[in-house]
Amino acid sequence: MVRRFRGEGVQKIDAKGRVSIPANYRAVLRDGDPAWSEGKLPEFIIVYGDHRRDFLECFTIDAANEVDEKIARMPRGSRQRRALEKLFNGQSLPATVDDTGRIVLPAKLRQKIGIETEAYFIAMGDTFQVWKPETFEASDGPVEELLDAMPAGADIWTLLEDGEGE
Amino acid sequence: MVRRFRGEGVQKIDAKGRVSIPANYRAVLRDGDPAWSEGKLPEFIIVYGDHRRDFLECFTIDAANEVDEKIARMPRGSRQRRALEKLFNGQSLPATVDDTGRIVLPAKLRQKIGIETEAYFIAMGDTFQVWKPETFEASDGPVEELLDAMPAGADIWTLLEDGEGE
DNA sequence: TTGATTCCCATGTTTTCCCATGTCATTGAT
DNA sequence: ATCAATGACATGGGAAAACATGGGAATCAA
Repeated sequence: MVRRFRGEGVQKIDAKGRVSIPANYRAVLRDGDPAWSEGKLPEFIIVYGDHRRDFLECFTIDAANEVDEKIARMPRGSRQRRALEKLFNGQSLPATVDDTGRIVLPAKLRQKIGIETEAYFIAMGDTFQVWKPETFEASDGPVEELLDAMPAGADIWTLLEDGEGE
Repeated sequence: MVRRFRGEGVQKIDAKGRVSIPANYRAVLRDGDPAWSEGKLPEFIIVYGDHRRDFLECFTIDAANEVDEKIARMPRGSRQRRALEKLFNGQSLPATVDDTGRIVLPAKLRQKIGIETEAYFIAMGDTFQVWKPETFEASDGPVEELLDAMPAGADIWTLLEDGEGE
């Protein structure tokens, strides 16, 4: 059972918004789509979110269902639940991997994250993200901060033992 | 089995009250209508409610049946049950998706939610809502506040784990 | 009759589908 | 070891199908 995305890479986007999915993500997408079978095209979910997000987050169908279930367990009408429903149900789209391994990023999404000719993919466990390459480089995210804060020469794997996070 | 609506978008309303349903909702509406078959037009339920509601909530036939069953299990004559019956059975009406993917929003409903030339659609799991675009933006306050209040760089998914909400 | 509602047709655009080509790494034969 | 055949992969382009939207004729209801 393949389960997690691995790796990163840059792919070109053509005039129609088509992008090749990194080849080794494809098996994960297929396995994560309970409706998939030989001959069918695997589907998955792209969450694009509001103006605060400058990347796309992609979920296998299975992963998306898990999120839906968690949301369903939250108190109906709470702000948290509404925020997540809006994000996850509203600000998301289904997508299909075509027979050549590509997907189409609708113009709306490309504009939103400012992507034009290239897309940067990075695996994040059971999801992967799509960035405009420049944006990704510029985003000095939580990871960098954490690493910078570690004692020089420290081994990053120590994080594994520390467990829960702050 | 297609089941959940996804995505959002603005569609134009013409002088006759016709609006295109977002294309990717249509398969969900079809699948959710047990009476539908090739060549037929899918139906669904629009709940408009009383003056307090400023949007329309749309249910597939299947989803509407589930709600009806839940109501039927409530104590006959209880205030809760009567309130729900009034809303769900009284203040609602059936609608049909025509062969070009549009529905007609009767003048009465358009007036009720103040809609004129554009309709904002947003998916909410197994239902979707229709808003006057301006109204939706204005109503969005609570969610925005919540998001704004989160620590910079925080991941919205942490809400999923936090659970209960206030 | 008159305004509203339904049905049918029309059109410009966007998206999807199908086919094609070039590259690169692997395999196997010489 | 060298070179050609093989096959996966990245990428492009044209044609066909789907979509969003508008308008008129036919039908209904009062």
